[in-house]
Amino acid sequence: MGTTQLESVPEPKYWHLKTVLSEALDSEFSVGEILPNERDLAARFGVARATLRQALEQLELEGRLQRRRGVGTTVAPPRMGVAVGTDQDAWPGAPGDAWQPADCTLAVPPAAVAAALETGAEEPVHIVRRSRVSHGQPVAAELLYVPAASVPELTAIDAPSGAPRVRAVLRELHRLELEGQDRAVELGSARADDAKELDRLPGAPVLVVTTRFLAAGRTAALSVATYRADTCRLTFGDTGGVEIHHGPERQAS
Amino acid sequence: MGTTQLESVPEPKYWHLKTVLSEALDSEFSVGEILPNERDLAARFGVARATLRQALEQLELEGRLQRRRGVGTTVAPPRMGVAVGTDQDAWPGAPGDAWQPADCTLAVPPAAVAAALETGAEEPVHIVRRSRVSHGQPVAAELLYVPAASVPELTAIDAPSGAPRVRAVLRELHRLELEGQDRAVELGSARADDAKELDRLPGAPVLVVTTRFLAAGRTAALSVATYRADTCRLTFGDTGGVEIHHGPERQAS
DNA sequence: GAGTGGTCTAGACCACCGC
DNA sequence: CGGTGGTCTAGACCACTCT
Repeated sequence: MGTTQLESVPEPKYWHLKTVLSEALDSEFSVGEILPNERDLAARFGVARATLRQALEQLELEGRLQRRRGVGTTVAPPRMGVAVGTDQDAWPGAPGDAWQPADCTLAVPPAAVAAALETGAEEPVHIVRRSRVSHGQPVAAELLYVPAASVPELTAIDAPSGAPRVRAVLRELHRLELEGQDRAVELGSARADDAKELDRLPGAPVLVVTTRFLAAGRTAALSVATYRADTCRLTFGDTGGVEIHHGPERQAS
Repeated sequence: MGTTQLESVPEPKYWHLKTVLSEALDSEFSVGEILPNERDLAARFGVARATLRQALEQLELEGRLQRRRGVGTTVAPPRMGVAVGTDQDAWPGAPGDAWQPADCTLAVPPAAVAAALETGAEEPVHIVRRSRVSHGQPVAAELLYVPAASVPELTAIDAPSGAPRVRAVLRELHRLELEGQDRAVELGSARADDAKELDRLPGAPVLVVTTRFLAAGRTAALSVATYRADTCRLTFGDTGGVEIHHGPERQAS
């Protein structure tokens, strides 16, 4: 990665810098390799550290880099494909899904969620927390809102707490027959609790997948799942999802 | 989910600022209203402009604000739902889809695209440009790669150029019977040309939807569509997509 | 303790928009 | 032209991780 001239600016410095770095990543670095630190890089390119950081932020957003405080900046592997809306991620509680139960509480949901569930604004619902791991890394955190009406057999004292209680709720929920589902994907930023679970800093970019499960003519449950946008490529549909990446990426020894 | 709590660890200023601003947007501003300029806002909150901007950037990423150089910062309307993978966005060229033809060239695609298409690395393909408009705003720009093998009847001199040529390619393509499709969604940043088409600055966050169309046992076409991440919520599935937003948003007169 | 990325400051100039 | 957001600088200190 030789020192390069950035001259006579038709385009912003950080943009040009990003291009130069991107090409250097393809040709001179291996996956997992550690880059020089930000102060050195900035000096090498003759820019202020803030400008260099702007370029690094973009590359991290695109999944090319991974930065960790106290450690350094490393070359990220290609994004992993994560299946959404297939066997691994269908009617919650189905056997063989990719989600791990965390805990479950009974509380009043945010107003917008209550509206989507068609429950009363002050009516408490079961709030299930689950997490999803893929290739040994946490990729998503989920809040699953289940109205009491969807699990009528469940009494408050039925299950203790934590994972067993999650399983009890899902077991009851799964007695309903799934009739259909709506799904939406949008960009968001990680709340503090999700960030912690995803091993990222608060505000990190996430893909928010909102799914409404329909059964018995009603909204039986609502899932709000936040996926790490830097490491995940969400795949839909029949067979597995397309993989498009940039250039020759090598593996670190 | 109220988090008004004493902190054992200090919260970054920009994060706190974002929360304050977010609440102010819900309670004191209407959609379309113009915020005070960045210098005034920074002074009002007693922070440097760069810090204030960090908070605004997050809010823009979440679709709460819209900023335009030379104009100002305005309160954004709720994200619009954009259907993906339904009648409006299925087999390209199907009647009644939501895409408008732009132009078409014959060129060698990027190596990664050639690999997905299973064509030779140096083999030129038809590259169709289309754009998608919703609610009067441009929401997506697409590059559709069509191998020559998928449109065998098309000769080079068949159609002149521009939109008519796009239609000719799609008409030929549509003679194949669609057998299935793979789809993937990931976060990206807008390239210079896409940014221009989407009326954003280069590097703006986008949702990249990659779709592989399967017909005759092959990959008949590959679509790479970049959607504005700030204004769009991609909806999938049966009926229309869930709408979850933050709080009481009012309409500007 | 040394070294990393994360936050923050107080300035400056530039590119764009509307009047 | 004046006002807006966008870029850039050269510092400083903090939070974290590793050794």
